[in-house]
Amino acid sequence: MKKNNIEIPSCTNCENSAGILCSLNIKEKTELSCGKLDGILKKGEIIFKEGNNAYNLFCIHKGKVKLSKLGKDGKEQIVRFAKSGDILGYRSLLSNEPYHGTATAMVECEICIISKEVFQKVNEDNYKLSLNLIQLLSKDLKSAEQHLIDVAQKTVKERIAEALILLVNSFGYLEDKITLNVNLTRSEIADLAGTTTETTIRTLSQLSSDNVIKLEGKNILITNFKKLVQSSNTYD
Amino acid sequence: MKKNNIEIPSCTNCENSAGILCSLNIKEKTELSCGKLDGILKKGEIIFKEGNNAYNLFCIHKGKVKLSKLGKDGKEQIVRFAKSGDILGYRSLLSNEPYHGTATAMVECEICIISKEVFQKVNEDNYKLSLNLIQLLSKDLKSAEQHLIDVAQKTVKERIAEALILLVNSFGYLEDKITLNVNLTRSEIADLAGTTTETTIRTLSQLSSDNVIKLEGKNILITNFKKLVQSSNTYD
DNA sequence: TTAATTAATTGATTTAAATCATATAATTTT
DNA sequence: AAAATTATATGATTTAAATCAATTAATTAA
Repeated sequence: MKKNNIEIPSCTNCENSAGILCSLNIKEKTELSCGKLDGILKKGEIIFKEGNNAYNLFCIHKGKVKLSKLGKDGKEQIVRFAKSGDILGYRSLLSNEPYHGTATAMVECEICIISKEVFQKVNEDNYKLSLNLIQLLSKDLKSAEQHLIDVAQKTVKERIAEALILLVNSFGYLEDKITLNVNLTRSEIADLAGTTTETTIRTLSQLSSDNVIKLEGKNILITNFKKLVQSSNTYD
Repeated sequence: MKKNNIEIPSCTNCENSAGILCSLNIKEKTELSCGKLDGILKKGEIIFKEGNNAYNLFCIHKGKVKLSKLGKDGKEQIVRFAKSGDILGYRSLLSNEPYHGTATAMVECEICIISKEVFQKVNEDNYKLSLNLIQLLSKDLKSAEQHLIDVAQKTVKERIAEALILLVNSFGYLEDKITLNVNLTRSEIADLAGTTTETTIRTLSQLSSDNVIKLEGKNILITNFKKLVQSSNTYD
């Protein structure tokens, strides 16, 4: 990761407010900030790789990240997304395991790097943080299980619709309240929905002719969210 | 759940040794045991149901349990198994959420029921336990993600092979070191592998003619584990 | 012990989606 | 600006697995 001379504030002054580390008090934030490194990554650069030893916690100060795992003959499966305020790598740090997946910057990202030791220390002294981490894991596990069922039981159209909903939930819209605030390639959407690029393209244009979405070059506009939810056959 | 007058010992004298609660000290185990209820369940009985409010932690003193979730039009997806010494329901308790799945006794089970309050108290006072829970969740999340990739990318044969491996890892063999120590119906194996009953039957007999397994009525004998792993196309 | 239910099996048919094959459009790189 | 690379698009074909259909075997209940 390139170490640019960017100006990311200390955790005590971080403008992100929704992240899991934001609940820490000033003393703990100061502790966490101590020795932290900042980095800037270009689109496509890798924060950590599946299987590598885990020495750091990464906190996304600004940006969008995809987490993926490699499957059969190298086919990528996107398992989750992360955005500003989210942390990455904590599972591996707390379980003393290699990173479970590969984290890739989807846009230019500003990342804070916190050492394993500092993170463990703060976590050890703060039951609230442990509980938050348990809840975060619990949430991730829940969606992984849901995703599993979806892939196992739903049609491609339903899964693509669901993938779009996940993107809305993860990254929201542009100012127009209708254009997805993230750009994935067709192939990445396929990797998320567990299908092929060609099928994704066909399915997206089908959703487009059904007036559920609108395709404008790289952008996907969600013109009828309700219909999108219906198309995904989701009931919770 | 029926409350039989069975004789499950206090946590301090529990003969299970591998469970996550076993690392607690005597004081904590006493605390945990305080007010705990014991129950015995017949095969097929439900410990808790997906969506129900979570008031208790369940510890399997003896038995085998499947955790499943409902998918499209009620189709069951088995997400995990639990056996003697394993705990169930902690995720929901710590996140204040309804149970994420349904836990069903696969054989007659002896279960200890610990109240949410007692469990939370013990957890709050014991960083080690929290950390163990984080690691447990982390492990479950890892396998859920792997399972997701498998279902998305592997063939039915590979998935069935993998399902059998999971059964071996979860429940082991009978004394003969070759017969699977658990009996699922073909339809349950299908629910685990994410396929249909018919395809499961066909695939099992295929594995049988390949001399990977042997089918003896309800029993499945793993005659060539190495070949089974190969059939599953797993590489880790 | 027979009847009824549930589970396992096997065959025939259909179908959703993958694969293969090109073509065109859009980025990047030179 | 041209060349090269990468992404998108569409059509034709194949295929793995689901579905449909019917039979047999094994449990469970009456």
